[in-house]
Amino acid sequence: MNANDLLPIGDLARRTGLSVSAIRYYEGKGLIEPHRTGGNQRRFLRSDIRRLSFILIAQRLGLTLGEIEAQLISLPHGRTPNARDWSAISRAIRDQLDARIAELERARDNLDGCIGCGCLSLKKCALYNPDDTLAAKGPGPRNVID
Amino acid sequence: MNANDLLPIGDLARRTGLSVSAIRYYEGKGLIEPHRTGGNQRRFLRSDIRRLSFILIAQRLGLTLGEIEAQLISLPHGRTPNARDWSAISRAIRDQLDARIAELERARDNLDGCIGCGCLSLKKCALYNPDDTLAAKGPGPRNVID
DNA sequence: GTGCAACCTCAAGCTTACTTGAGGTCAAGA
DNA sequence: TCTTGACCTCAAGTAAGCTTGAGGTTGCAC
Repeated sequence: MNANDLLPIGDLARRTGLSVSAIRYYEGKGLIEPHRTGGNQRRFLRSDIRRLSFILIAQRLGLTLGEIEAQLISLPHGRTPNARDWSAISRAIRDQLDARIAELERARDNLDGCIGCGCLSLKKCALYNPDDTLAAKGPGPRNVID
Repeated sequence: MNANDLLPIGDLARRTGLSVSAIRYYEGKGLIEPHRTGGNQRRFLRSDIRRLSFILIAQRLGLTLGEIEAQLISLPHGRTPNARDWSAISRAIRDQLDARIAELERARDNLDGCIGCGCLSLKKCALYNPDDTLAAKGPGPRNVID
């Protein structure tokens, strides 16, 4: 718990498997805020390892860095986050995951009636004209989506 | 079925809701191959409307243009694709969708035991060190993923 | 006290999926 | 024939999520 617990960026990179440049990039995005030495080098808390791990996991689940940042601001600012704090974030992400799974299942269930029948009717197709938010995710032509 | 059935790019754009520039971009990617007039203008077959519709739908389902192209090469080259051709592609995509849903469900089921418990152990975490291919999708730091 | 690995910043490059703009041509109606 | 809208190409811009490189500084070990 003393000052020796502060880690330089290379150590943090080795502990998390991230590249040094990725960690610096995350700092630029406001996802993590290291201290600085007198010589301007970054020094991280041990709890930042967990913070970066969370970022990695959330990315695997399909969240963008912006969405992850939105989750991270719910962490306490004065003290080191504990298990209960992380658990609350976990629940929020689980809800997002559930929603995305439900969207994909709806899409799958529409697939056979849409492409499968060969009609591909643009006016009627449930996939092509969905009333849910599937289109908001990922790429695709902007003129059509917006 | 005569030559008058050939459509200029603007008509195709209006029929599909795509922008003209997006259609040209797809041509550059090899997803669609229009004829040309003597004056170098693109002329599309009516069946290309369906082809573009397929591209739009597959994008909504989360496929990249590269993956979509891989599906499209299974269409016949000599004749106009029929309902049976599209149906076969539909099945292939449905399989991919099923796989992605299963991945997300696995991730969700691991979530509480991973972030939820607050341990976020990098060595043991099922989310962080998955043996499936979840990591292959989407962004994330390349050094970790590759 | 010096050497060298590790750190620093800033700018530019990469990928995907497009859009936008400049500068120019085509084609169909009046 | 002339005009005008639709078309053409090519280059550059955009956003996200990083990496790479140049050129320079820090800090720990010997």
